[in-house]
Amino acid sequence: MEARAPRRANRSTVLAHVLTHGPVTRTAIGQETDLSPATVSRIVEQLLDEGLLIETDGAPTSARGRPATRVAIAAGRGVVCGVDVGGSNVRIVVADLAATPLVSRTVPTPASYDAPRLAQWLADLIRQTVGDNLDRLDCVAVGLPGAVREHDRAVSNAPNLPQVEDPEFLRLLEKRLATGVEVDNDSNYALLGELRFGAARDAQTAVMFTIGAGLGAGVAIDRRLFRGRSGLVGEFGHLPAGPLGASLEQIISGPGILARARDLGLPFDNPADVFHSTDSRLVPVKQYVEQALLIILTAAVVAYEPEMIVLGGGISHALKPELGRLGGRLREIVPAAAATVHSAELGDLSGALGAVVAALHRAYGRLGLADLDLAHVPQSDALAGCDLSELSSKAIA
Amino acid sequence: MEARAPRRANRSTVLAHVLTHGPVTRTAIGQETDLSPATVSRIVEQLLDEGLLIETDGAPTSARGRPATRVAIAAGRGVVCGVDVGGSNVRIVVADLAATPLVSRTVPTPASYDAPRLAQWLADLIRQTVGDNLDRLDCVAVGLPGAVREHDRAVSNAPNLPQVEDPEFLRLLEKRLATGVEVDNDSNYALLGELRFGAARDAQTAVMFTIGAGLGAGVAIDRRLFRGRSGLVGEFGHLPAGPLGASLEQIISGPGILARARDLGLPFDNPADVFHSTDSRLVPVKQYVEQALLIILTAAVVAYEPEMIVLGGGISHALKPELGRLGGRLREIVPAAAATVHSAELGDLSGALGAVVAALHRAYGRLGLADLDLAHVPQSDALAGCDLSELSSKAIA
DNA sequence: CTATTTCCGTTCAGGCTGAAAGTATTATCG
DNA sequence: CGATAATACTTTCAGCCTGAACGGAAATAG
Repeated sequence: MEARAPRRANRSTVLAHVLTHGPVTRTAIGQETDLSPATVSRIVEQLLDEGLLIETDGAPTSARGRPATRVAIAAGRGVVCGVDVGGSNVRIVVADLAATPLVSRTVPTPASYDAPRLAQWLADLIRQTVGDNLDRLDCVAVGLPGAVREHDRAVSNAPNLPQVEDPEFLRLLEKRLATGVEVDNDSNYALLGELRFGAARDAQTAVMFTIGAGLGAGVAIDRRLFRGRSGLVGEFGHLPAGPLGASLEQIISGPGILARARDLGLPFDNPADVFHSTDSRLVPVKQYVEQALLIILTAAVVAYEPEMIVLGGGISHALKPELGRLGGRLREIVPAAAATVHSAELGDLSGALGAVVAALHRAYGRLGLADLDLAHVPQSDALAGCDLSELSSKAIA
Repeated sequence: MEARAPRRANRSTVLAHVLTHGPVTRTAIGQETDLSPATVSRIVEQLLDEGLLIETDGAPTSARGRPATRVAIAAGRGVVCGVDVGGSNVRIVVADLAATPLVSRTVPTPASYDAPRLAQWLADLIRQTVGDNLDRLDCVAVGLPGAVREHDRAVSNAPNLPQVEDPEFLRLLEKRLATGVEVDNDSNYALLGELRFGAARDAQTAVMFTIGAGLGAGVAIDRRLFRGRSGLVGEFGHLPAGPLGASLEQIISGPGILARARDLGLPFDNPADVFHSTDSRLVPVKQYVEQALLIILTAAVVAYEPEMIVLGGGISHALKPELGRLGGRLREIVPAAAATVHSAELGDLSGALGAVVAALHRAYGRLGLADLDLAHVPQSDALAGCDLSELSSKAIA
């Protein structure tokens, strides 16, 4: 350990505290981080000099005495962009360094494009959405509907948008954006979004399943994404636990549900309709799906003992009425570790907002924040003033 | 961060390096830890003064120049004791601070004793086994055949030795031993043993299943035990993936296998015999067990993406011939994340040796080692000179 | 207007580190 | 056998960093 290490560590602590607690006085920082006022003052002064923090003078003068001046992150100093590339829609959220959303946008995915064209299209869309802020763009994070391997970012297992498996896609995207691009599985980002701003904001350990065209999963242990080497972690849809060793994903995902209904002579277009229908012939289908889901939820509980399991994706809405019962059956099987089963609070935006979080983490890292201090930033109420539905709807181009 | 923090951190680094690399010169420590020679010298001097390290003068004089003096942990300064309490046998290993086994002993478990009597019996057995070293006893770690909750060490789910669920058991044990006692699930300790000294010594992330009277599991992520809150983690035997929602543990554990063979009119006493038998009528039983095991292995791969899955426990010997084929089927299901499936190298002693590791960690922690530095200590070849089978057999009282 | 309270900057002693210079101990060479 | 080179460690020293204590600034209370 070199001599400058303590300074770096304390700097990271102070910065993290400002990022998680919003505008805050120097004194408060000192008290809540166990740093001496002198140290806090020195570090804050340095951060102010660097332009990373700004003094916000709107301090509510509480008691008598010299009024405290609060400092906050210089939010406008940079912007980040979170992108959720799905099989049917691309969602983009641009936010400032305080995680406040500036622009949001939803566009249908041009699924027919080949890899280079898709990359170019996406890059242009991002540049256009970022608009005037382009010169302040710190980082872009893109969630893809496939597994992303850690060491080389190779994408695999993306049946719904196979183009993105082509390494050219990422290469071209980065080249055309001229910015570092963070990439991860869309379910991981969705979990990251829910973990900071949504249903899992109070959970230390949480699991998210996105049930749609496929079955995606994300896992967070101690508020940190657990990725594994190949990005497979949590994808219990691969379990050969169905009849004849069939995988659970075949049972539980959209196409599987539709196929099973069709077998009964009931053709549906939308898997959610299967659940909304009251046709009694569908009861075994629903039970079948529910049993598969129960195995998956049990696997998640046994694997990680999460406090919270979040369900997202198109089909999760249809499952909402069943959640209470599912939770009950889960508690019967594993009474020792009760996990709350909840649907995604951020709805369709969890992926894009999670990507924003990932991009912010990268940006914060460059500002000197240690990885260990990232677990709770940005502050969980950064979205408090935003109307999510408005953010989601106004944005459709 | 206070002013003395760097010193503590560097001290921990140096101590950890000596513990993982054995006798080593000051210069080597400096090079391999990126500390300056001056700092290493100062810290080593302090550790020598404290008696934690000793100079071992048997330095192999390699080149010309002043010969290096190597330092090593003062192994005889204390001893630790690892205990594996199983349903049928209690195994005890006493080791010094360098993890060299001193005494080992195996005794049948007096399963009929009630909690207080068992505690007293075990305490006396430990004291007797430690013998003359009692005054130097630093820590005792006891592995129990049940789930151990983190925050209050409550034991549950111990059908094979229900007495240990009684809080009195631990209380009396600690009282009579007059030492801090570490407690954990026996499978967790077995994994810890294999992780340091056995099949998983090179793995960062590993899972261990002990297949015997029940199905136990341990999980290590980044060479660190992952316990979860209630000690349930990894127990995929709870998955309701069997027919009619039966749990997999019922299928795969000893009693389940025997029951199934009996259904066919083939009464066995020992589940392992079922696998060794060539009776063709048993083929479906074997297939059934194998399918259940495959689901469990898949769950482990999907949950943690381990490099290594270790199988231990009484029945795992019988499964050895199947391991190759199981590994192959596993790779078919999850080709992206290949995990090696291997049987326990430490055999029946993995639990007790893992308990030794846990006890050492506690002891090392008291010597000033930071948790983060514990991931690779003690050195993995501490057992290199020991004949395991001798250790195991000579010890039966 | 003065006393008090609170916030914040400054000064200072002390711990700690790494670079560099110094000392110790051996092998090799003439 | 002495000089020299090589290697290992120790000592010295400048500098970074922290926390404690002090002092100035800005507001309220009376």
